[in-house]
Amino acid sequence: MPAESTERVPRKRPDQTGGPGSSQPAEPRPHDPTDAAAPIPPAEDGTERAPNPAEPPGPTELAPPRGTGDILPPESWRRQAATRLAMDSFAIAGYAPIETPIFEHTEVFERGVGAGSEVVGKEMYTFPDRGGRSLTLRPELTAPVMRAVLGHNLHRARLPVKLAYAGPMFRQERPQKGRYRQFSQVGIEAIGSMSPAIDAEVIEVGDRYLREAGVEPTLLLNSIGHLDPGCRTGYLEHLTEYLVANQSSLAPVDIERISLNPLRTFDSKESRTIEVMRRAPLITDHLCDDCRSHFEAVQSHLMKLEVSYTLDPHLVRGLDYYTRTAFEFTAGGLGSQNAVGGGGRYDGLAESLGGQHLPGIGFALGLDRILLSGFGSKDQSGPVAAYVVAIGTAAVEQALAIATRLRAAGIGADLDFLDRSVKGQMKDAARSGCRWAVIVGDEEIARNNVTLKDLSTGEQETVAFAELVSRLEP
RNA sequence: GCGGCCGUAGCUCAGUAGGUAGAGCACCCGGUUGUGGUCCGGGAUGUCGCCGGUUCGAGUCCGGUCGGUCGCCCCA
Repeated sequence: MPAESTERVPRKRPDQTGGPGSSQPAEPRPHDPTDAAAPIPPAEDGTERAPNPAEPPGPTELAPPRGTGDILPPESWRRQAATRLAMDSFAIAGYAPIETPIFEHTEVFERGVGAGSEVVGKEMYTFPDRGGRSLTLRPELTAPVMRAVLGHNLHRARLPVKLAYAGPMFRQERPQKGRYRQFSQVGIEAIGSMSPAIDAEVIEVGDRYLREAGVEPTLLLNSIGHLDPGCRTGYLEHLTEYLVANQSSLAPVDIERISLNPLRTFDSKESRTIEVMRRAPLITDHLCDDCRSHFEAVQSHLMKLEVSYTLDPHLVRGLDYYTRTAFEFTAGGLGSQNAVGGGGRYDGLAESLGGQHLPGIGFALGLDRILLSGFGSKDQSGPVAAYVVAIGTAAVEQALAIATRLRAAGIGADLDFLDRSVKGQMKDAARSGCRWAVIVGDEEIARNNVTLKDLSTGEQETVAFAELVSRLEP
């Protein structure tokens, strides 16, 4: 639970190779593109130039790109456990795993997520492929999942289509605590039902997983209606009128939002705006009858499920496709971010993607944030159980075979590969985190047994080789 | 995209008024020719992120650059 240990590994850049300080300028550097044979042409306009002669890009750059990181052990065990726990607890509610491509046609996001959103507007990793098509590294997964459902006619088979996913997403923002350019999400989507009961199920599944994971989430809930003059569309007019009338009291950034996306003024952190928004008309007071009763039904289901929530009429979400139910899970330990995840209903998404009307609801949780927010695991994956210590030529020749036999019986085993002394092997065994040292030498081989040492207590016993597996079984 | 702070050994960090680098932990060897984690003795380690400037001399001052980190915007 020490949140500190969840950090991705800081990237250092060991740029030793061929620095100008290098006393042998002619020293061969096999893959160095800046090698003498191909001098860098000078820039035409002296402005932006030769990055840094001391740090040529390429093989000498051992640091991953900004905002990405290598997940090393032991942190990698925690992540894997968190992901496994998520997929298991989604599966138990009937959500089957789905995998979609890491990149999609850019239109999937432009049309699905919405061109007006921040995500599509300025955070996407978009690039042309060799055929000139515009592709984008996925910034979220709801739109791709809907694309896949429509593309494979999954909704023709059984409704609702219940799917779960886990994997990396990409957004080009300035990294900070809990926010990376490549980050991981786990989530579910329930497609094809308008029932408020499924809204409650989805929310409960997310809430339960977070609690099982050791995160203590706060659930914020709201309904943002649907696009209809009698509902959100009409409300937006009221809101805009109100904002315009109070324009002089708003912060400059928020004045711009009036025309772009008036709902977002509720997200403002400017104290003057917050004061104004306190008296602003609320979406929940302007819902149409259908949306209102849907919202009430969702709440009554949640109460029956004993999922506690806080109504937040100011909660709006960043992606354009949301309708009706909107929710967010927040938690501590996340620095300046406090959202571990969020989701909502998206009844218009399928049509935006060119399909038929197909309602849906889902959520995405930030795995990195779950880890930061105190993910604790009972999962014992990690070091293997036994380390084979070999003494003498005969044993050394057999060590790998002995470890292999243990493994075949389901017992994790490791051994020395550096010709270490007995002492060195014992040390390595301790360092590996194994509980048992299985010591084999000439004496043991002669008597067909092994010396088994419990590294946690230091106690030692002799065990017949035939009994070893059953002795080590948990 | 914008702003603050930071960049010295594998790790955490110290470095005094500019005078050619240090601690703890980790690591290696030995005390124990078949036994780790304790103890004792010994040992190795850095082009002080990079480029350039000031200076007789720069880890230390100045500029640039790259990177990290935290925050803003926004979001997971």
